[in-house]
Amino acid sequence: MNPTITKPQPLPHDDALATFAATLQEAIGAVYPDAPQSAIAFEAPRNPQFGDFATNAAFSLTRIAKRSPQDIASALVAAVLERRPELRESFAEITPTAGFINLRIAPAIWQAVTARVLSDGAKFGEFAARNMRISLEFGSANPTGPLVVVQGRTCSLGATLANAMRYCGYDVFVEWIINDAGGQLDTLGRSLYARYRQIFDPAFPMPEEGYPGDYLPPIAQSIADNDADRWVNAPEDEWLPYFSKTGRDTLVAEQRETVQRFGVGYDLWQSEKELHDTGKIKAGLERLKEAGHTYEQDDALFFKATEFGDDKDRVLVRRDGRPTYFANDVAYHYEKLKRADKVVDILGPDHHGYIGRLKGLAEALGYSRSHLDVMIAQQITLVRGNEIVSMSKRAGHIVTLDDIIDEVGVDAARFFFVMLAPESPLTFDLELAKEQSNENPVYYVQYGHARIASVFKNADAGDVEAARTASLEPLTNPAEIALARRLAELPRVVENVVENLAPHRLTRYARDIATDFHQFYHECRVLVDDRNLRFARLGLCLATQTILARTLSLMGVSAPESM
RNA sequence: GCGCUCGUAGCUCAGCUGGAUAGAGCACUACCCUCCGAAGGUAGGGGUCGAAGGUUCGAAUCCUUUCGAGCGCGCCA
Repeated sequence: MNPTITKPQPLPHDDALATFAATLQEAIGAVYPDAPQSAIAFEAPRNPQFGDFATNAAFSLTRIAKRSPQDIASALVAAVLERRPELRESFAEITPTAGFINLRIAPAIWQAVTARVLSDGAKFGEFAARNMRISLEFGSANPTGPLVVVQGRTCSLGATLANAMRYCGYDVFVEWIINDAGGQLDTLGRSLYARYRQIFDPAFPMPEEGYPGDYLPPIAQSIADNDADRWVNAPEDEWLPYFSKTGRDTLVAEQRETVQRFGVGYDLWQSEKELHDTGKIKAGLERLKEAGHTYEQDDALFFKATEFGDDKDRVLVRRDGRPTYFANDVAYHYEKLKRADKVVDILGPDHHGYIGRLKGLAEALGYSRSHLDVMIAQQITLVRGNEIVSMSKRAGHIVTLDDIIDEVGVDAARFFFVMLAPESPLTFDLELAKEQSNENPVYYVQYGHARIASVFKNADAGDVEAARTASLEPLTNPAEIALARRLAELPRVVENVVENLAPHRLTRYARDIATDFHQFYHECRVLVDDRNLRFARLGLCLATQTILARTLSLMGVSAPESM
């Protein structure tokens, strides 16, 4: 994703930083008139002793100022405070250290952010609509079998990303492409037909390269239940279309069920065959032809992919007139590029070599390369403890996404599949995923949420209600401030997830919230006698619960009241 | 051979587009429940960020080279 200029609703600490940045700009202009104007950037220091935010503005002035960064930083801090002494109210510390200017936000500001969480609820931090349409495609599979583990990962990543994009104000359109246009539909039809014939004659052979999985016999059986033996003696040109279509329709329906069960929603299930039937494939090819990016050779139509960085030209239409898989992609991406400001594909590990070709394609179709982003989800190794779970398709014992959900549940599966950076290969430990212990990160996070709910059960109902609007001024303990500060990060974290196509950062954030909460819980008793303090802490708990639940909901993971 | 991705603690991995003493979980060691859920918290040991150069105030991060691992390179989909 390209960084975009839209900002979330500014929060109190954003305002404080903006004021500081503006004042710092003025100070730089006054002290070093020759300095080039450049934006003041803040980052969170790794080490909390340096404060909440730091800017390295002094470093870029060393050349002009001909002084050490530390001297420059000191001079700038003095100048800033002279211009706007009231900044001391927003910042507990403004300290030049080793050339950095370190800032610590005042507790009152964090209290104000927490109050905002309480008033905004689940909508906290959401960006205003930015009138930008994103087409997001993921999961897409051949309609020739059940969804498998890799779709679990692409769907988890994709759905999380879609949620994050919506949070950031994008108009997201989620699509699935059904690969029902190629020769695999014939194979499916023949395999299903063989299963059907086997009902009447167990010795009937499966076709070479057929699909051996145990998901076809039930479909064959239902055909036999409806039609009895009417297809046994039918000619191939009658039974093949019927068995292909029936298999395809049934399997797509099952895939949709699985995806829905997994908590992933789609706006469009696009049939590739339909793109053919409605002339879209042709339109895409025409576009490339008109732009002069094709040529004919050996009676086949080629795309000049080498002109766009690919290592060889690619066939679009075969000698026999049938379009290739890539031609379908040309058409479909042309469609998507036309109707979206941004197109993002999440593909499986076997599509590595494809990414450059697709970007080149976008360019050839008259769009910029950055109009299209491709995210590759690396492969998954299924493991049960120390034992590798075989997923050999050839041997017929495939592990389906439904199997995984049955075994570990939706929450653990969704969390584990997004936990790692997409480009990192994932080892999915089924035993760990269903283990209800401290080794399991899902439970650690959910436990935090349940623990808060438990505090509320022990509190007077009236207190919890009153806490929604109570003064948060009593929150001054470092653990309380650290937690409040963490809650304030949500908008930035989600924005970062979208801009870097990095959904896994959400899981880390969820763990960070849980950690900060557990520390707070250990440090500060919530239900104390002091009424004001009790209300304030209940308010902090409410805010934490809100942010934790929201973060989990972005990932499609539930936030249980008890467990 | 060409291309993509990855090499960070014993293991599994983060590292926010170049920042300060490289982090987390697990495992290991030692602690913490008369009190809101111990599915929790605290402390400790453990690293030449695969290697070598380069860019600059500053590199795990960017560039080049190199070693190692995985994957992809059909008129299959």
